[in-house]
Amino acid sequence: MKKISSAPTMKDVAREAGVALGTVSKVVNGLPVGENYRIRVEAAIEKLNYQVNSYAQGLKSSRTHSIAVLLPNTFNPFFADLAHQLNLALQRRRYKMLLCCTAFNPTEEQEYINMVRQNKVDGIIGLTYNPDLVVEPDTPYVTIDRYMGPGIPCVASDNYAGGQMAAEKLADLGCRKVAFLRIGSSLTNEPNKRRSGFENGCLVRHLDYEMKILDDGDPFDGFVDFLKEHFHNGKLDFDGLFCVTDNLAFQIMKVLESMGLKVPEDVQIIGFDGARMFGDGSYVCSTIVQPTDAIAEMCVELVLMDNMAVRPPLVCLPVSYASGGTTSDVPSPENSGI
Amino acid sequence: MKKISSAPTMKDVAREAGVALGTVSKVVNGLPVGENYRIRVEAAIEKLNYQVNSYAQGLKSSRTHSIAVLLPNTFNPFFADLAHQLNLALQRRRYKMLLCCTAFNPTEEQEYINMVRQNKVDGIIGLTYNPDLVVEPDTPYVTIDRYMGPGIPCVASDNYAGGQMAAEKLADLGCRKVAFLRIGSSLTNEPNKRRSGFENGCLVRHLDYEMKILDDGDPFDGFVDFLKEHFHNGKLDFDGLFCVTDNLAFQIMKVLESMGLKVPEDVQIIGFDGARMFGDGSYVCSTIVQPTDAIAEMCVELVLMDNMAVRPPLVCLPVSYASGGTTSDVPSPENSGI
DNA sequence: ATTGTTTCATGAAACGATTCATGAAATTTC
DNA sequence: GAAATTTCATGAATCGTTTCATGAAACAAT
Repeated sequence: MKKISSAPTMKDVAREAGVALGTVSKVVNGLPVGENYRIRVEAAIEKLNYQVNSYAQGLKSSRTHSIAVLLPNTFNPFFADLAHQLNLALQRRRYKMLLCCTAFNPTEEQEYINMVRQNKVDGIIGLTYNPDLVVEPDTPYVTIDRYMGPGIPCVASDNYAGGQMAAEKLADLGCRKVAFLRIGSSLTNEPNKRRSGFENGCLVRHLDYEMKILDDGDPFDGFVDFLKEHFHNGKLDFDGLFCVTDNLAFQIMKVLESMGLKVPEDVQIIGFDGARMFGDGSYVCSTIVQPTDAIAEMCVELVLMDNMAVRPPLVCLPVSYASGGTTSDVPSPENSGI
Repeated sequence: MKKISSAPTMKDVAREAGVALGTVSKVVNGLPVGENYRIRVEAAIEKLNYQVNSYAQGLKSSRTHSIAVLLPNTFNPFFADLAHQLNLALQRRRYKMLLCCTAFNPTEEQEYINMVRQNKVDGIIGLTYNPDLVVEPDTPYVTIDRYMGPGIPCVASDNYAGGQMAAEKLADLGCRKVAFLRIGSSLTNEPNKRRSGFENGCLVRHLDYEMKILDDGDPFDGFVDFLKEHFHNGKLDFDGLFCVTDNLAFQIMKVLESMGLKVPEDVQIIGFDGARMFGDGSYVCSTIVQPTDAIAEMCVELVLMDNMAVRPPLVCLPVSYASGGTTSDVPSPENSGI
């Protein structure tokens, strides 16, 4: 690859403006400088089209103005949404985002974490699955959905409230016997609270409920079998299902369809995440919507916080309910697809 | 934010190994060095857990080992897929990816392009919409889907072949009268060839066809009106539709559904992109699949190419057909959603 | 044994920013 | 008006690499 033609340096600007090097540095960094000096320097910067060299800056200050974001992938609409919102929040603060897709791979996760120690980024925001990630305490690290111990803030939706909300919505929709379906990491993480919240909601609303819980890696057929066991004479024992993610809800809907059941006529389904197809504002299924914008904003706020001692250990942000096919009230992102 | 505790430097390694600074540099960079020297240096590196400082490296060499990727968003499954594949391709070469979401915004696009001149990245891979982006010729820049002139390679699917393939598939499926629906940027870009390819396919297979072409920003209702005009006595004039993207196909399917038409019984629909919901391997609709893995690989190959003079101006990669709901033969990405 | 050639470790200089001790100029004080 | 104080531009030193001119050591040729 070609080396980019040599750009003007601060020294060039200083010569052009007839001031000292340090003065240019101050102007560039917005530090107080005599008015007439500032004007001359700014003119010179303009004239030479000067841009700071971020390597040199980083070498001296150990700051890159960039944050690494660790996500499993960008396929899952929830992750895609997070990536987008984090990008926006970082951009607002003139930070760059390094997106790292870990594919749920613990080794990759650890490698990226180590990056921060090579001073390659100023901090990390990670949605990770490695149960024993090694993170230096008091490193600028913020997790999403996984509480890793004091000193490492965790930002999550209010998963418990979300679970409860799902139960209450099902009750509102007239359900009498419902089921909770879950598949995913067996790790202790915040989303696990969806179950407890749901159970509590069922108790409060006197809903009869069952659980079917699979672990990551278990064959999906576990759910199919479960549903078939509860399927008699063309009717399902349940009139409502709460799936732990929209992804699962989406797959379960396909199964139900293949069994000749109609959603939502025969059975209500509520997922979790707020996944929107093509980001066009219409939800894939009825869902508990995670506030990805607020999550992103909070993560960025925390990762850039100066006084790391005062960072809260766990932040839970409020969720909301949206029914399938409806459009969110947030303006949909620009969405030309070609 | 806290400054990371000072890490060992090359000088420390040199002292520890009892060799000169330059020798350490050579070992680190894999340049030829006496065997006994190499061993001592490697031992010292191991012992001190030395990591090169990438700022210092960048300052001297003007290389960051990072590439900026410009995409409108990560919502659209096609863009999400590209992001993922580019990340993989870059990772293989130990490059980092800076993902920049431009939201189709010309100003943002230009700003990111300017970044390369600040030496913030070693190159750019951009899927952009700004018709008059200013790119220094012979800058390590590679576009996706938009040919910007000689010296700036463009990587795209074989959109013409894809269009033709869509027509042929519709013919194979027994269609007699079809329509092409398009919305998107009015820019001259590679995807525009989908139309010509489709027309050609229709001619070859003696298919009767019509076109409905909207511009970006035009109200979507244009399509609804078009379909209604061609809807009489519960029947549509067309038995097949080719939509320029899966996104559009998805929306059109909703409209058809609301008109009481069934897909694919009453009307066949083929989209373009190969969008998969949740990346679970099953296609959202029948579609012409873009080879995102090959596109990503080619983009990375080209952007990192040493001799920029020999880069091809336009690379078209083969597409394939997949019918809706089917699963791709490529192993689906790991997909725990929680 | 002497000279010529090759090999290769050495370490100073450079990259371009930040920082800070220095002292000139401006301002205040008595 | 002189002395004390404050203000603030200056530019050398520094960060941790890469690069390259230098010359010592090893080897070859005569």
